[in-house]
Amino acid sequence: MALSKSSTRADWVNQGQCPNVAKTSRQSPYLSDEDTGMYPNLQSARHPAQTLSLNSQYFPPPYDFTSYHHVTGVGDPSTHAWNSVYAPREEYPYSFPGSSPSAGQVSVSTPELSSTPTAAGGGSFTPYNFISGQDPFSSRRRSNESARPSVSAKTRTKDKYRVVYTDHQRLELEKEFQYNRYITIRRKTELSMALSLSERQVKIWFQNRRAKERKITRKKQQPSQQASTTTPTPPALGGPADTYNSNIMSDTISEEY
DNA sequence: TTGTGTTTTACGACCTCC
DNA sequence: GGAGGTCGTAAAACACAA
Repeated sequence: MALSKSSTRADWVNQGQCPNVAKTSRQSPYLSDEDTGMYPNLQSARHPAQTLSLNSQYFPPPYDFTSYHHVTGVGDPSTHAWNSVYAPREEYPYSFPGSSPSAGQVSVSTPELSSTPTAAGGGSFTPYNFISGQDPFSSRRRSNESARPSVSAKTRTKDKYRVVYTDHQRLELEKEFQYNRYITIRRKTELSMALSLSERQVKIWFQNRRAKERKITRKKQQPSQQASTTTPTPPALGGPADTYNSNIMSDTISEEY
């Protein structure tokens, strides 16, 4: 795995995926938060896409939950609290045990969800203290949940390779992702506490989620690129890399805020 | 039931920025 | 040097067809 790293670096450059290209995106997390945290002067160094994003209201794309098939019938964004996902962050209270058990939370509005026992332990935010089998998001995929060992602090460095996040955790993470592709330090802390995940888990989830989105974007672009190759259209400036970047850019702009 | 393909966590390598 | 970014990948978890 590590052996291919040097070559992939070159590929990044060739494809316009080099961190040099995307590097500024990393700065966005601290800019969307009113609390700029440890990077207060990053505003001037924003990625252009991020800058544009900030200046325009974010109209979240209709999220495709097909990949979250296991949520079927439970986490249907059209019938649940999805509408409140995009509330201003200041109005984005959490409703988890230990934080705010009050009703009307953004996270869950249905009875089944508002009774979410997630973060089992009632306020003890020790990571991994939830029990997936108790998650009300349990659905078809979770039908055998009782047979499954409870989700606990297991990583590949321990005795289990990875845990499976509860549907509730995923939904909340997804909500946050739809609100902002890059999580802020503050939000990361809040989410990690609310979902009983470690901040590292939240960070990695967002990384993986962005990767997933890029993957989907590439898939969508492939057919159009193939079509363009069949028709003699003028090459984009700078070739494929620029094409990719411009697509990514437009995608980023359209999808982030 | 089993084989296969896809998705989901988690990590390492490498990068930039502060 | 540490944080967090992308990318590729491993392996578990899952869906689904045969």
